[in-house]
Amino acid sequence: MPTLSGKNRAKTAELCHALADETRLEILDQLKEGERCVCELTDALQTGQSRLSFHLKVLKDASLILDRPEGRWIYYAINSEAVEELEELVGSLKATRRTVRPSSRC
Amino acid sequence: MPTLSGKNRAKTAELCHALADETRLEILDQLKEGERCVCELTDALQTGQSRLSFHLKVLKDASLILDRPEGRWIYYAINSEAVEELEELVGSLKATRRTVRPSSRC
DNA sequence: GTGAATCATCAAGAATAATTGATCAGTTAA
DNA sequence: TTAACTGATCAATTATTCTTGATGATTCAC
Repeated sequence: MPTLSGKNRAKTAELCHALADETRLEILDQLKEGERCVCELTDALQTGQSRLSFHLKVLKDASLILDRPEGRWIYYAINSEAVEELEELVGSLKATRRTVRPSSRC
Repeated sequence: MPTLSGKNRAKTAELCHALADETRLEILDQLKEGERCVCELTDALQTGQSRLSFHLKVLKDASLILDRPEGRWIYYAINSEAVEELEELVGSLKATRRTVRPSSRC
């Protein structure tokens, strides 16, 4: 059971921050169907290109998506490994003991 | 396989936002050991009371923690149900198909 | 009651993040 | 080579979040 300290904590915070935005979640929802280039996403989400680019960067910096340049396009895809990593980190937050009284008192 | 649309999207964003902060992750890490009152957390995290209270409120609003007033203390504890819910929501982001080409072109 | 302790809330300021429009770089078609 | 297209990046503005110190409400010991 990994404790959420140090590096894991920073990693979890970064991954969660990337998911803490509805636009980015919508992007990921699109990418669930398969990879997409930016202009496809612009169409799908009905939003401006630079705004989309900003959010893609946040997701990419968190390693939640991967990019694959092809000619004039750049295809983005979900990085399932990162999603699984976050799934585990979140899972590690579940309480280990239920009704233990704390050791130190106020 | 729940799609991350509408209400789920807002819920996921809220839960993730609550976890997108190292202080709040540290709080949860403490609560993993069992419930704690605010002054115990203040000691453990070595930080100001109002700052802690702020972060506890964020976690509580996201329903990630539960509070149990007892006399002059308020004990906080992890809400494992909410953690599990988020775990599932995050899991639902994993790509369903791997190498499908998108239907629409630019 | 009075006073101390616990914790929430408020207001003001500081720090981060998001949006917008513009510009820039690379690629391809004519 | 020029022009159009895709997408990143920048600067400026706006919006949101976080921190801090002060104040308030409630509980308990005296």
